[in-house]
Amino acid sequence: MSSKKKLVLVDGSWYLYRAFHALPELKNSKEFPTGAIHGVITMLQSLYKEHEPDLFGVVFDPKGKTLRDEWYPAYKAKRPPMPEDLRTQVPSIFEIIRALGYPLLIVDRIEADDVIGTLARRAAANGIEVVISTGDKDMAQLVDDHIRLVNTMDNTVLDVAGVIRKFRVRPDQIIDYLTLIGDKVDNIPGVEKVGPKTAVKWLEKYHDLEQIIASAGEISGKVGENLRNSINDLPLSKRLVTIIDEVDLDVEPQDLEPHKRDEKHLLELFRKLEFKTWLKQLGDVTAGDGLGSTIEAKINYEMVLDEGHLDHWLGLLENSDYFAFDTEATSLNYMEAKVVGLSFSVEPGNAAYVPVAHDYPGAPAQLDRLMVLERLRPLLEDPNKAKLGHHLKYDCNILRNHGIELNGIEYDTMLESYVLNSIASRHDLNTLVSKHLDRNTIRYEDVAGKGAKQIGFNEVDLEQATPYAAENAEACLCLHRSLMPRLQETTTLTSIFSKIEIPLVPVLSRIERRGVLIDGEMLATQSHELEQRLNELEAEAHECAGEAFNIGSPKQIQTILFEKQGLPVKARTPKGQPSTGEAVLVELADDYPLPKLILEYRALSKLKSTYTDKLPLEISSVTGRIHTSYHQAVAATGRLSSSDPNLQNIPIRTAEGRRIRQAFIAPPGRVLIAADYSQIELRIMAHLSADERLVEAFQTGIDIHRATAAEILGIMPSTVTDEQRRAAKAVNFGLIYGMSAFGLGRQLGINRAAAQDYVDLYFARYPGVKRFMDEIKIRAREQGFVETVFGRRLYLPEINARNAQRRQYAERTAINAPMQGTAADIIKRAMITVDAWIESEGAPATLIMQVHDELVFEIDEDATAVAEHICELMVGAADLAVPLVVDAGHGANWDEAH
DNA sequence: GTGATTCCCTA
DNA sequence: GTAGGGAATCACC
Repeated sequence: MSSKKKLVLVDGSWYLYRAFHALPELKNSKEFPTGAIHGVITMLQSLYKEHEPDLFGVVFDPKGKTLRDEWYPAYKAKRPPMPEDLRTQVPSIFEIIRALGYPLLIVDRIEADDVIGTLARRAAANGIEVVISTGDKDMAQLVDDHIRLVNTMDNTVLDVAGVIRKFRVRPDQIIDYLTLIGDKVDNIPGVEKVGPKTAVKWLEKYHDLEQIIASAGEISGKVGENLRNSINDLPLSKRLVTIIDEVDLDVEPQDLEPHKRDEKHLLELFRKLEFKTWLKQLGDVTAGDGLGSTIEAKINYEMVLDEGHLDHWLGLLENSDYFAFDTEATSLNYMEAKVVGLSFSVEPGNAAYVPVAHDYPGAPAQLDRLMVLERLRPLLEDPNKAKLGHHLKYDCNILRNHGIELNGIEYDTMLESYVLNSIASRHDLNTLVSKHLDRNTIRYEDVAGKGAKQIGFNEVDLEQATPYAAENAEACLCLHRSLMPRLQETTTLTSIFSKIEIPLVPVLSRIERRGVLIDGEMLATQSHELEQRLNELEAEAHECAGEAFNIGSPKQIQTILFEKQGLPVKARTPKGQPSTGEAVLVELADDYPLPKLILEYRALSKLKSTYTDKLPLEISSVTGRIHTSYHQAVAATGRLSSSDPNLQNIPIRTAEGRRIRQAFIAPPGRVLIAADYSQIELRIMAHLSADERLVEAFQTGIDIHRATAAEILGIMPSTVTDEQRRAAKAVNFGLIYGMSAFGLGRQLGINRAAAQDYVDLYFARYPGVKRFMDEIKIRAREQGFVETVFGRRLYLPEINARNAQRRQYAERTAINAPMQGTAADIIKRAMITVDAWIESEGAPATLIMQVHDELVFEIDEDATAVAEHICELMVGAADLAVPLVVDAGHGANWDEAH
């Protein structure tokens, strides 16, 4: 541990705008906006907690003119004034920061950047470690061995190496770099047509601005001319972008010691603003459910080792409206794991852990597992006894290994978090507790270690296991009490949660545990055949290249193709290397032999490594079948995802690939049914846009791509050629993905203008679709999120981003998410209904897979009539302005069922 | 071992 | 142009 003092400086003005634009708008009951206050304070507190600095300063820009305005009247003249809804929040933010005891700095006529620069340099000179929290790239010029930047939004850290990685220039070159590029928004001129790429190129060659100017004569082309024309402006630009690190301040870094928070003042402020959670944390009894004093004060985690103690807790569980519980088990593999212990909580601060199978040497005697589970069985299986947990699908699966069917799954904090905010990067308990409850929990790694040294929970010492496990149940309970009220503020979100996500949990559990039957022998044979073909291809490729190389390494392929053989570079990777991707190789394959060999090698080796080699290894020794995991809180749009193995990306497009599907088989006496929604996303587009022609096309039931081709070309559907239909299909897909003429052109292999013509024609014929796309973008901008037909939300923090690329990406998501998300809602509803029907009727069918718009069932071979009813239930899963259509087929294997 | 990069499989 | 998972390679710890 270094004994160096640490100073954290916060770019408060950046926080302000970031919180205002990136976070959903909040208002208290008096319609006073509070989103930015909440956001800024949250960000500050988590920053403070993470760094625990010795010195801390929060710096804001002053009101009114600054030094730079005096030098250059046009400076920042294009910046719009601060939005009214943000301006009104600023005084409260200042007040809370002061009450929290954080030193607040606003210096007349001096911008925050300059205050930060000055303090940072002085601190660094005094041997203090400096961290600046900002997202402003201009600050990169301050970075040195003692000063680094952190961006709290994405948690990136920029030290010297980080700056070089991100900008491709050293921190001491950043000023010159910014000078050359200029800044349109702030009216800093720069050199016309010079962006990051050119600036980096020049700085690499000439090292600094002075030498670039000195060599301006030798730079050719339009940019050279622009440079020569700008030479007179550059000194001013440079002065404007340079952070002044020696302004007069009446404060020194050493003065920035945080002081004690003024809890009385905070209480007052939080009451006024109605920040209930924070009030509770301050121990305010008027805030809510009478929690009273702080939680930390009376935490009680009990280890249950005798039957009397267990009886006591069973009584508590029986007498509660609902209880939180958590299962500790031997493994993450839900088919193999056995229960090691269970923990319970019915009120904050109190929890118990009942160990039943800790078996390390010297472990205390524990209650018998079978006995404990039998005592719990009536409670766990009772559908009317409400249960709360975190990721209960796992607990449900584990308990099933002991013959217990978990019923009454009512609340799940992982799903509560997911429905509230599907774009949060993680929904694990530790992350959520520290995010929402301002407390930290023991992590699994803390008690069981990590990596190769990790031990099973059965080997964890009870003295460590008890607080960990008990806390899991107790923290889950507290989290639920914080999240559920927020969910209940919005009826559509409550409905997504309790009508879709929660009922889906037992359905997914059944699908996972049932598994899929795979013909391992068939895959082994295919692996063997692929192996031989791959060896041949590799030998041919080496011969063709004239040397041996690793055909699996894109880097080596790049060297051989573009350096040794001098083939033309068609595209580059985001990092600037010549791409060896499929599209490039396809193009080159017409004229050269090697790319063609590599393409075939890649296609076959993908099949082998990902599928024919891997899938047989996933066959469970317990059931002889494959058991995937479906993740319910991963995809931002509401879709499921699948892993270990992923059964949602099994090949279908090529004949070779389809052979893998032939190994997905039905057991003797049964067949597979594949039922998929036809064009579900386009149908949803028709519903959402209410476009007359699109709705009519689906109502008459004609081939939609043919209809689109006929519409945009103004011809009869019967005269549409295959090529015209293919183009129309690409347009329809583009539509779903938030279409740009650029992307469409690339897909169709035509130029951008021609692609734009298609787009224009399309929108002329389907004006409702155009209107929908424009309106959804506006709504996204206004409310910060988009919704599915059923009200599932997807937040788009970057919909108002300054950076055009990020903003446009958010706009495409705004268009795509309602369609993709509604489709996800619909198939989830169908899964719940179909499962309920099968379970209640005892129908001879089992749901075994979901692939986004397709459900796969195993059914008795003499019962194909149930397939019809299944399709009816799927069709009835939503009532849209256009009919839903389900295509179903059956066969001995998955390939045949299509 | 871990993480970034590149490529490729699905809807 | 949307949403995912995963393999292989390679640089780094």
